[in-house]
Amino acid sequence: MDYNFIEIERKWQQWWADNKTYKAEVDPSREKYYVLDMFPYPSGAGLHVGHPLGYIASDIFARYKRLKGFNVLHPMGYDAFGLPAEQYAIQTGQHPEKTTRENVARYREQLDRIGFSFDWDRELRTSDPDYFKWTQWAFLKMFGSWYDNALQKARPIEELTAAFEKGGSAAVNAACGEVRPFTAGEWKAFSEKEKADILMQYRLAYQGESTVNWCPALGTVLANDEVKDGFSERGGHPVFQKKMTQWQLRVSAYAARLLEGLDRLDWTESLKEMQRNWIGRSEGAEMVFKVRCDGAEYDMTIFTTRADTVFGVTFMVLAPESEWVEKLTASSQKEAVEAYLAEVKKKTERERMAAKAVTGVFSGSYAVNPLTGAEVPVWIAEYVLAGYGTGAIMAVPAHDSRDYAFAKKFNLPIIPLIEGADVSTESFDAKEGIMCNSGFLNGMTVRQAIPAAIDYIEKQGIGRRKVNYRIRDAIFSRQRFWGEPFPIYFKDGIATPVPFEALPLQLPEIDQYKPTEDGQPPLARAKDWTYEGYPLETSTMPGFAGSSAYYLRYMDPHNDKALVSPEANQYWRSVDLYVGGTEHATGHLIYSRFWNKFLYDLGYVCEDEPFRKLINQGMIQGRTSYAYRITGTKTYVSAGLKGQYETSAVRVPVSMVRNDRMDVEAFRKWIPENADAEFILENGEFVCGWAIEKMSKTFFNVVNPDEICNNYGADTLRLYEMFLGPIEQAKPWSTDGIDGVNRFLKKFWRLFWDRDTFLVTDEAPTRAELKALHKLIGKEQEDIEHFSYNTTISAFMIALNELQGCSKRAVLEPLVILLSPFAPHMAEELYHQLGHADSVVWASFPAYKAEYTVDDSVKYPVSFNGKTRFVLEVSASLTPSEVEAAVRSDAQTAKYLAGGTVAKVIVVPGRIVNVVVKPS
RNA sequence: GCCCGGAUGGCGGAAUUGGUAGACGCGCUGGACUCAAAAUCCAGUAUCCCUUAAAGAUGUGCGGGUUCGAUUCCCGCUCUGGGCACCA
Repeated sequence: MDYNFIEIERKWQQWWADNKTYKAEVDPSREKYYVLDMFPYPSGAGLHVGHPLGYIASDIFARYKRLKGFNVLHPMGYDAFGLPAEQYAIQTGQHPEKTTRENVARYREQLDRIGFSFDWDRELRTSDPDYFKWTQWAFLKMFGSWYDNALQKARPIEELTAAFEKGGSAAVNAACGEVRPFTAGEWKAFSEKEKADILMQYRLAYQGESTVNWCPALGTVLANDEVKDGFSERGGHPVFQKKMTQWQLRVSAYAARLLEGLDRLDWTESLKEMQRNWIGRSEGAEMVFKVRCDGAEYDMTIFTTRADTVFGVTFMVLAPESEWVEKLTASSQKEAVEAYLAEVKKKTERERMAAKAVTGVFSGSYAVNPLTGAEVPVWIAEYVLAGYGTGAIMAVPAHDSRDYAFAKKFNLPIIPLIEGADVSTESFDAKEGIMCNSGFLNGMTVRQAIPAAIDYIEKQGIGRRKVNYRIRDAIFSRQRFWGEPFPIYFKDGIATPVPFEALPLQLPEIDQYKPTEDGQPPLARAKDWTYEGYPLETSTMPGFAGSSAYYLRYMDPHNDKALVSPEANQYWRSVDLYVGGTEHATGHLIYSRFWNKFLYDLGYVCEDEPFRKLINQGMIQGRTSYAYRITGTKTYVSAGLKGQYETSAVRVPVSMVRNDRMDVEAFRKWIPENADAEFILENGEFVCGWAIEKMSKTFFNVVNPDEICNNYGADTLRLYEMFLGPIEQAKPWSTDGIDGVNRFLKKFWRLFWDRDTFLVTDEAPTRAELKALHKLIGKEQEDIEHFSYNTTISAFMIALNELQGCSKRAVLEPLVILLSPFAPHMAEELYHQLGHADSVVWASFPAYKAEYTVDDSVKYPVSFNGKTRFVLEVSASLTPSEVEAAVRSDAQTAKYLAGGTVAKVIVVPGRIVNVVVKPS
């Protein structure tokens, strides 16, 4: 019988589906293990060879854990709401639901071919009403909650109103927006609308005005993590800053917990570091400066991490968007300020970042330094951000490079505060040195001066310690069609939740998917987008809404009473292993943690962190081929000759290129424009240049996994992708070497079959054969736990060489089980041929037993400090006492022990033994 | 600018965390089988000196250091990948 992978793979994929082999159920008698992949967005391009990398890695782990006796939950689904389907809908008029359904079908087909052990009964799609009902539910829960800073947890909004009735705004310490203090009596006297406006400032999901990233090309706002270098992540369109009223999630309330929780997670340091930077904790102080403008006086609060430098403040700066700008613009400067603000508004986010030019305008008002009493001017400048701290700063040009640049440009004084610091050409930013020119701080080091200054300020009642976080609240509305509708309607201008019983609130029918002519979101086109006669919210939720709690829904996907039942949640708890890319570090992985912590606060889930261990798979890049066109002509020149011409590079589909040689005829036929192209060849061939780029449809460098499945089989694809190198590493796709793993599988097969002869016997294995087997068992166990799959496969190849011609059942049966996580189809086939009727999934991972022989010799005898040290090579794990016995019984090694005692034995399992002998 | 990570043969990558560097695979060279090819199997394959071998020397980006012993630890560089970027 030959190894016919096409037949074998089809047969077992069908069998697994028919028997629901991978179905998982709550079973308190068994220990659970939850392995999750980041679910894909089903794009029109289908899967490419990069997608399965992480899926294969997690599948191997899931299968391994099953062999180890765990009850494994390993689900899959689709992140089905999103921009591409909507853009396609705008162009073609096709409903995004239809596009999505077709793409999902194709993804499923491709996934099925690779032999994943997903429990498809738990499949979910974020665009499915039965699913997004719970996204809407969670939103309403956030809308109905506030964050208690004292208890550090979310609480129902009813408890807040109760507190207001008793003690007014002073009764709570809450995470909130700008609120004017009020008494209990005032609260009771407020109108419904006034109360609603105040509560809105406290809700965890709230509607508020803020400066947002507005992308005119997409016609929507974007979250910070969806903007890269001033352009939208999807589509690369320019982004502007704009003040708008939007739904937001008060993620900032959880900043401290999001930061602190990282310490308990088994994630890579680099990923945790990214989140730490994103959360951006900084310790400092808030300080009040008196400011005067046109005779009026105000108290203005600023934030600084360098309270020690107050004596060097020579001016103050406001962000252009700051609320203080209006109050502090003196009538004399009104025109200049307005002109400046208009200038700033016109710039895109990109221009604002790129232009390193220092800009600003004097407001005409002055502030008083609370420590020196000196009057300093107040300026308005772009380099101060409205969203951080209080949107206003004290400027110390001597010790802050940005303030320094500003002072130089506008000729403002610079007062050095650190002994010996030369500030004639640049500022001295380092937090070191001895203070001077600083009154009571003189003589202290900077490290001493910072707390001393804050202590003093607190005592004087002009400021207080304060921890600031960089993380902003997440903008939660999108002016789009293809997303979850908000279950909110406006009753007399008051945002009111649609009752839970009315959920899911489904998307309405509309005739076109683009925004209305007057700039309203697409939902405004719907005929009757109302609830009980009142208008419904017309924006929809962003992409991350649906992916924030999907891992919880997998635990109990068909429950129509709750997101997840307490029983299912208590059992599956949280994700034990999560596999996905780093690109979600500051998006999905922050939002999910926030969402989960919120549900935890309200008692809906039992773990406060969703993903215990996380592995980042590296991207598989594509190798893009380039042809060089002579500028202004239709003549293309072979890569070796392009230096002789002025050329521009054109991407060529990989399918037309082999070994960097392009099929010229295929290129001519590819697009009509190329039909009359001319080519300058070298040695009769057209050679392409190449570059390693992201694998993408637009780069024509996509390699489809189906191709590999057809030519080599899914098992080879799985083995090969894992053999390429460490999972975390990014690597360009190439099929060099795929023959090697394919050969390995064929060899494996030949242990069982010689043409039509089944070779397996019941003969007892030799000691050497057992040794080879157990070496592999030990290695595989250890490597899989460390996600080092490439070395496991190497170990397999070594074992196979050592076991050549060994067709003994006692060896082959464990071998098949060991192979099953990697090459499940072949393993299943061979396992059944060995006489088993059930799936290899239900087998147990073979027990490891150290098999060793004392056939080893001394490697490095060295004398030093009167001691002898030597190293032995052994074949397997030995205990220190076994080593000593072995050493004594060996004629060669025994002589090193003569006249001494063994002081220390260091054993490295499997190979090296380090023995230290002390003379007695 | 700041914060992480990486650098090992012709290539992808090992080295069990201080113990024979280059496992395993690819590629290449030679051989067996074959009319031939494919497939399969066997041997060789870091560099230098050398006809070859033995033997030797060199060798993990560069320069120092610690150690009996360093790809591994420490100090100083170079290059490179990634993240953040006016965060006061």
